[in-house]
This record gives sequence, structure tokens and C-alpha cells, in this order.
Amino acid sequence: MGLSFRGEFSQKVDSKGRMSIPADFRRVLEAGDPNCPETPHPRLVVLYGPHLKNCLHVYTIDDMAEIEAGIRRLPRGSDARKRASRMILGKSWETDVDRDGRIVLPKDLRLQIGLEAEVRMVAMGDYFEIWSAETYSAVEEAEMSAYLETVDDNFDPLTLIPTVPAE
Amino acid sequence: MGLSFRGEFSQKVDSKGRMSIPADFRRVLEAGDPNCPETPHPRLVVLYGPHLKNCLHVYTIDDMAEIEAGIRRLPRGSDARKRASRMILGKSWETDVDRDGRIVLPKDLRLQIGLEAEVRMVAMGDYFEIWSAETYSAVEEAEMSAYLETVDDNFDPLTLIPTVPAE
DNA sequence: TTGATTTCCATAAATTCCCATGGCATCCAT
DNA sequence: ATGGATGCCATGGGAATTTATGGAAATCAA
Repeated sequence: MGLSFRGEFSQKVDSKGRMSIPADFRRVLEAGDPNCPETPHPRLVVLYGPHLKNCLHVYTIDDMAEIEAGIRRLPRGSDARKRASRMILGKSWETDVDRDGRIVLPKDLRLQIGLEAEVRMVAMGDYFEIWSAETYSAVEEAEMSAYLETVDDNFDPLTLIPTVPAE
Repeated sequence: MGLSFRGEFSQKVDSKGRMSIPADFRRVLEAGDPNCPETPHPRLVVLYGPHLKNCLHVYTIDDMAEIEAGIRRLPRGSDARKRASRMILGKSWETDVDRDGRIVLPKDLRLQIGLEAEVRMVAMGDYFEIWSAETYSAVEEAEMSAYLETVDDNFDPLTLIPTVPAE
């Protein structure tokens, strides 16, 4: 199933839009790229569809290939396939980690999420999110504490997970 | 299976009908042309059949060969084969990317899609679409936001993809 | 010729490549 | 345990290359 992205990291963004991919995330990207380690630097796919308002999603090559296979399973020429293609393939960007462990995010993608000096990368298991650090604290951490207000005092997120039925 | 076209790009169209093919798309065309890199500039096939109202479709040489093979798999003389030939093979145009990374779209093709000063090219995986930038915002982006209105607030297009039945 | 097309050249901006640095952690020998 | 060496990591600066795009010259067609 591939390694999981874990944890969250803040990195600097320089004037050229360069940012280091956290080493831990690089390990996952390397494991999820069939051309690694022959090709030394792993590739990755960034999704930026219109449903993503404040962040971008980053997938490994393998996971993205699976998503594409799913799209190809829809009938050629069908509305569903066109819509999925337009929203996923049409709104994605592939690049590779350079030899210094960085990527350069194009200007329009930086604009979409209001990214300036500091980026926050948040693991979500099979992908990770790219946020402007500012937005992340403002939006996401606020929404998290709001949620915690609504639940019991000794709420445990593990209770959200369904158990496997006994076999 | 070849590389996938990804992302969307706007380019200028000059008075001669010249337009740059985005560098990312060129990489895919190069990978999908068996004569590359011996012949330095990749060839490509443009479809402009009557079913395409506002845009043209561009395929790599390899993918177009596959489509043609599919047509030849239809029974000789069958209606389906005649119709497919007329609408696909008869309505296609092959050219190559010039050494500056551009193509020149013939006037009648530009007319068909109302292309003037600015072109929008949208990746759809195994092909990409050529739109007049104006039409694209008017027609396609409008229909996209209309669609987004109809779905849940935190809709994710990945849910459009059918899951593989358990094996 | 005259207009259209194709080839070639020019350039500015953007992007990529390459090298350098300082910090932190790890390892190892004393 | 200590100090030094080693290596990886995040980050900066500059050089070199690639892109997109405009225009001129050359070629072709009617």
C-alpha cells in the first residue's frame, strides 16, 4: 500500500518559489515512485482543483497512477469521465524533487493558496496538503478548535474509526 | 501507456495563427512519438470532428495509432467503421511542433472554435483540448461552477472515480 | 507580383541547475 | 563522557538554460 505521510512541517519559501520537501515526506515520495532509485529524485503530482480553496494536495506517482486508472475505468467520452478528467487531470501538475530536496511551485499555484514566505505541509496519509502557514493557522487550526468545542471533553479521535468485523 | 497530459495553460495566438505548445505538453508529445528524438520535433494529431463544438482535441502519434487500430478492428464495410472513419480519420490533421515549440493552426480550424488572440489548452489525460480562452471561460468554467453549486460544500472530485470491486 | 506560409533569428522573463553555507544529529575513537 | 569527524538537512545566491513571444527574411503559391 505504500508508506504513509505523517506529521506536519513548516518550511521557508524563497523569492523564486522554492521550498524544501521535508525529508520524511521525501522518503514516502521515493518509495511511491517506480523509477526511484534509478532516477535519483522522486517525482510527485500536485492537485489544485477548484474544490481546493486554501490548499494543494500532493500525491506519489503510484497513488496518482491509481487515480488515473480509476478515471480510465469510466467509459470513454462519458460525462463522468470528462468531468473527472477536467477536475483532476486538468487541475494537476507533475514535477520532481530537485537534488537539493526542493520543488519550485509555479506562481499561479502559489497565488491560489496565498503562499508567500512560509509554507505548511500537513500529512494526510496517502497525500499531504500544502498551505500558506498564515492561512493554516487562521483557517484550519480555528476550525479544529471549533470542532473540539462540539465534542465531549474526553473525546478520542480513535473512536471515529470503524472496527473490522470479525472474520 | 505513455505519459499523461496534465494541467491547463493559456498562450497567445499571433496574427499568423502561431501558438506555443506548453513545454509540459511537448514532453508528452515527444514521449508519444516513436520518431523522437531522432526527429527532433514531435508530431501530433488534431481532431476537429463535428461532435467537437467549441474545442479541438490533440493526441500523440502513439495514441492516435491506437485509435486507428481500434477502427480497423471494426468489420470492413460496416456502418460503424465507415462512420468512425469519416468522423475521426476524415476530420483529423497531423502536423509537427516547430523548432520554437509552436504550431500554426490553419485558419479554418481557428474559425471552428472562434480562436483569436488567446488560446487555452486543457489536459484531459490521453489528449488535450484547444479552446479560445474567451469561450472557455464563458462556456466551460461557467458550467463547472454551476456543477459545483449542485454538489456538497466539501465535495471532492476523487469521489467521482469508481472503486475497484474487491478481488 | 502579391499574399500567404514557413524558416530563422532575437529577446526578456521565467525556470532550472549548480555550488556554498550553517546547523543539527549521529557515530566513533579515545 | 568528550571531542571531533561525518553526513544529512534546510536555505541562500548566481550562472546557465529554457520558455514564450515578437519580428524579419526566405520560400511557396496563385
